[in-house]
Amino acid sequence: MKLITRDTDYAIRALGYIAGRKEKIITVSELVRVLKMPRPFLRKILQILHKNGILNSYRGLGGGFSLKKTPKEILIIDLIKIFQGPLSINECVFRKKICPNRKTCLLSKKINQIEKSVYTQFKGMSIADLA
Amino acid sequence: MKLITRDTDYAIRALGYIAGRKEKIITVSELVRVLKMPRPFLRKILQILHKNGILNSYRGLGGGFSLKKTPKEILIIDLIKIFQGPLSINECVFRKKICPNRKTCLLSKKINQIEKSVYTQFKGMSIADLA
DNA sequence: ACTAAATGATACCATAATAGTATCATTTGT
DNA sequence: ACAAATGATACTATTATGGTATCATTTAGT
Repeated sequence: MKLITRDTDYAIRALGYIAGRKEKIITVSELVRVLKMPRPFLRKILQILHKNGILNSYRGLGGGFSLKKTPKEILIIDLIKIFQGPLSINECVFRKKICPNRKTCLLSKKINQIEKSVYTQFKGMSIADLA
Repeated sequence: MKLITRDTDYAIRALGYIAGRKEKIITVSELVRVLKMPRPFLRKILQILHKNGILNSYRGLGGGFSLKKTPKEILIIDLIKIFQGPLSINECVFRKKICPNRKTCLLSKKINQIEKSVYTQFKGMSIADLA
């Protein structure tokens, strides 16, 4: 069971690096050189971050990416949502038609609490916590 | 992101049902009838629970499965471990050779805390909580 | 205008995990 | 002997993960 997948992890580290650089615009080449990530995969990740309003992008020579928000505003939970979808245990536990008995719902209530606690904790973490 | 997979979920519900029945030995047929799970899949799950010391099994006519431990002793965290392996975030965050900078390790420390809290909470839940 | 350096868009691919199915062997009560 | 049960094991289909590959477009500098 893992809470964070590779793409989320790469995103966190790339954003952390960009946040720590004085220069505003960082190229994929620099990120690949420093962070040793596979270039096409990282490019895809950065494009997704751009589409989701986390990064600005600048095309052409001298282009690259810059943060669109302050590091403090970029929450880990948002990155998890972008790359891994919303938090959710197992829908089967919740769908009442399939699982109608009260006893199991008691369980689902508890699991729900755990989910919320994970959510809250990830919400309290941002890219700024890396600096 | 999901914390519990289908097999773990089925296991929890099957064990919950067995725990709630007066009769000690329950057949797969009864579980399939009541819980509406795919028979061969459930059979595989119960066999795994047997191999892992959660269930007794009785072969032949009149056979079936019974709990080997009290409901209180069967922890959700153990079932998660059996079907989903040990809890672990993303090894990449932890492998220091690949990710050597201190900043990211600060993040991993925080994520580690979240992992532990999930672990602790699941540890506090057992099959008895369904009864 | 040309070129090199950058991202945008999109399609493709390989591997592993998930969620099962299928079959035959073995045991056991009647 | 037979039917009802699990044991063992191999197979399969679908989805998620972790990428690769290609071509189009933009832009700075010459």
